Amino acid sequence: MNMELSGRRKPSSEKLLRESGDEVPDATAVGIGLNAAIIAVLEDEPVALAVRGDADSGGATDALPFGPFNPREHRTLEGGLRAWVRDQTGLDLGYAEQLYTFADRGRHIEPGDSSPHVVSIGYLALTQASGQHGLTNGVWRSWYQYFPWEDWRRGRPEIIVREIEPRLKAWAEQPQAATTPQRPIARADRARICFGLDGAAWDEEKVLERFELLYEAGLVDEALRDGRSAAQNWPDRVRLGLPMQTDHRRILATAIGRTRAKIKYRPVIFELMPDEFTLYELQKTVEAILGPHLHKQNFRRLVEGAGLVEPTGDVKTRTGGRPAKLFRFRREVLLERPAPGVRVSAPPSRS
Amino acid sequence: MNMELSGRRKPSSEKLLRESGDEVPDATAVGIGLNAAIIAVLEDEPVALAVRGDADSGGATDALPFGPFNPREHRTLEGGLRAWVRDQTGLDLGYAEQLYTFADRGRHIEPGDSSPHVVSIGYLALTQASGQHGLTNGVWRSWYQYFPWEDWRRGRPEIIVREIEPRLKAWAEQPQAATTPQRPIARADRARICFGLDGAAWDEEKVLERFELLYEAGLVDEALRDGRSAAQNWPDRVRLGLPMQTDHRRILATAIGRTRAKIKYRPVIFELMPDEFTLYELQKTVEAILGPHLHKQNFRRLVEGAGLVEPTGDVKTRTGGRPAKLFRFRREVLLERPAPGVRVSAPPSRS
DNA sequence: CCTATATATACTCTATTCGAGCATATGTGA
DNA sequence: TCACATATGCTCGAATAGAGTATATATAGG
Repeated sequence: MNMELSGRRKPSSEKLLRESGDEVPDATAVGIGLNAAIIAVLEDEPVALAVRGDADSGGATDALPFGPFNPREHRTLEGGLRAWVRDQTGLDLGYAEQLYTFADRGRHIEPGDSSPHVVSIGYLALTQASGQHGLTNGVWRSWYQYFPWEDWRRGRPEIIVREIEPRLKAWAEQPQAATTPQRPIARADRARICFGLDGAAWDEEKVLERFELLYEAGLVDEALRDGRSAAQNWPDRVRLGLPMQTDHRRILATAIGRTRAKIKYRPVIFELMPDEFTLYELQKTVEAILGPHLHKQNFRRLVEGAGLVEPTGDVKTRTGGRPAKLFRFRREVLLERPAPGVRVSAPPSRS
Repeated sequence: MNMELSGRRKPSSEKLLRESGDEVPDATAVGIGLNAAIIAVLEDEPVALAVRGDADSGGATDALPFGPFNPREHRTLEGGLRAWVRDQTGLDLGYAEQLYTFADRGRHIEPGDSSPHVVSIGYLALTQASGQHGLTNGVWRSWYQYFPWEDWRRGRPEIIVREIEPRLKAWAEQPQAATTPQRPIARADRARICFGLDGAAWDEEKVLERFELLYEAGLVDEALRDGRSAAQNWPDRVRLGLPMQTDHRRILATAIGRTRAKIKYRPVIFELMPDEFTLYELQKTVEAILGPHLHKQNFRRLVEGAGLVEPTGDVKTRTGGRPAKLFRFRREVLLERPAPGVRVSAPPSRS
C-alpha cells in the first residue's frame, strides 16, 4: 500500500473490481495489515503469543504479531499470514481462520484527516506450544492477564465484584444511559447481561461484548488512549487487564470468544493437544479455555460417546492413581457427524 | 514489533499501525471493495438483491451490490456500506454484519503479475422487502436460482440426484482424488458429507462448502471462467445455478450459510418479518430459509416457550380457517437469554 | 507385604427436552 | 347448516444430560 493514498491521484486504467469496470479513486487505497491471535494451552493455562512493543511506540505495551499483506508475494491472505508468522516467530501455524476485518481508525480521529489508512484483518490460529520449542520471538502470555474477568476456573473472579460491577453501575446511572431508539438496550441491562450481574447467567462466549462494554465505559486503558473520557466520575483509576497496542486486545477478545464457541461444534480442541492424551488432560484443556469445571464422568461419556476419540491401547502411568488410558483424536468423526465438538451444555436456566 | 520482518526498514514518521511506528511498502497498496448480500423473504421465497452486470463486464451476469470503501468519507466499513447501498438502491439497511474478507485474485492469476489488487469485504444484511417498495435499482432474486441444490422445501432436490451426484462421483474417482496428508479428506467423502450422498445427513448450513466443492470439481461456471479445467471428463456441460460476477456467488453462499446458522441462536429472523405476524407466517419464513418442513405444533411451542414472541391481542382473519393470533417480536428476550433463536433441532442421527 | 490414597472408569437415577401425534377450537364458503 | 381448513392445546415416549454412587488400579509409605 502506498501512502500516496494520502492524497494523490492515480493515473488511471486500474480497475477496482475485476470485470466491473470501476476505478479506484485514490482515496480508497489502503494498506492491509494481518494480525494473528495465536492461541495455545501451556500447562493448563490458555495463552496467546504476544510480542513486545517498541519503546517508541506505545511504551512497552504488548502487541499481537502482525505484518503487512503483500498481494504481490502472496496469493491468499492466509498464505501471507503463515509466511510472516514463520519468519517472525518460527512457528508453523496449523489451524488458522479469519476472524474479522477492522478499519476503524481509532475513534478519536476526525473524518478527513490525512493519516494513512490501514485495514487490519484479524486471524485466529490454534497451535500446540509444547514448551517454547521453536519459538524465536514473542512470549506466551496467559489470556487472563489481558482479560482477568474471563477467568472463572476458580469461581467467579473477584475483579468483577470488586472493580467492574460498581463502576459499570455508576456508568449506567449517568443521564445519557437511558434506552432510546438508537440504543435499544439500556446500559444497565447490557452490563447485567455481559457480566452476569444480578443473577444473570454468565455466557463465556461474550468475550468481545464484555471488552467493548468496558471500552465504552472508559474502564480500559485503550479507551483513554483513544481519547474517551476517563473512568466516568470514578475517583480511583484501576487497570483492568493489561492493555495492548491499538485494537489488538479487541482482536484477541474476538479470538477467545470464537475459540470458546468453536470447540463446541468443531473438533478444534485437538489442535491444542499432543497426539496422545488422557481424557483428563483433554478435560483440563477444555476447562482452560471455557472456564468452569466440568463433571468428569459426564465429560468422558460425552467425548467418547460422540466418537471424538479412540484409545491408543497404551496407558499413561504415574498419574498419581490408577493409570489413565491414552486416547487419540478420531479423524473419522469428521466423516460421520455434521458438527462434532465438545458438547458442554450449560445448566438449565430459565429466565 | 516492527515490520523489519517484511524486509525493509522504514525511514520514519509515517505509521502503518498507529502507535506502532511501522511503514507500509508500496506493493501492499490495495483497494477495498464492499459487497453486500442483502437478504429478504418475499412471499415465502428467500431472495437476495442482485444488480445486473454491464455488458462489457462478464456479459449480463448478475452481481451483488458493491462499491468501494473510501476511508476519507467514512469512519467505519459498515458506515460506508450503508451509505452507498442507500445511494445505489434506495434501501436503508437495518441489520448488517460482516462476513468475510476475500483477497484471492482469481485462481488463474500468477503470483507476481501487476494487475491491481482488490480486497473484497463481504457483508450480510437482512431486510424486510415488502413489495419492491423503495427499491431504485436491482432486483430481488430467489436464492435458489443461484443455488438450486439448496432448495429442500419440496424434499430433496432433483438436481442433486440427476446432475450433481454422478458428476461428483466421477470427479472423486480420478486418480488425484486419494487421501494425502495435504488432503486429509478424500473427494468422495467430501462429496458425501457436503451433499448428503449415500445416506449421509444433509446439513443446511454447509452452503459455502458445497459451492466450493462444485467449484473445485469444475461444475460451476465461475470455475471455468477462472481457468479451471472444464467439467472433468463429463461429456455434457450443465449449468448448475446462475453464475455471478467474480466471487459474488461465493459471498452469497457465505451469507446464506451464516443466515441459516444465525437464526438458530439470534433472533435475526425478525429482521425479515413485518412488525406483526402469525406464527404460521413466521414458520413459513423460517422454512424459506432453512428448507425442511417443521412440525407446526412443536414450532409454536418452541417459539412461544422461548419467549421470542408475544401476542398483540389482535387476530388475522381470512386465513382460510380459524383466525390466527397476531404476534410481535418480544425484545425483552434479549435481556433474558444468552442465545435466543429459533431452535429447530435436526432429527437424531447416529452415524 | 499391606494399607492409605489418589485417580480412572463404569454404571445408575432422574429431570428435561424434543419429536410426533391426537384432539379440539373457530373461522370461511358451498 | 355442514364440510373443510387452519389454529391451537395437550399427551406420550425416546433421547439426553446433569448428578451421584460404586468399583478398579496404580503409587507411596510403613
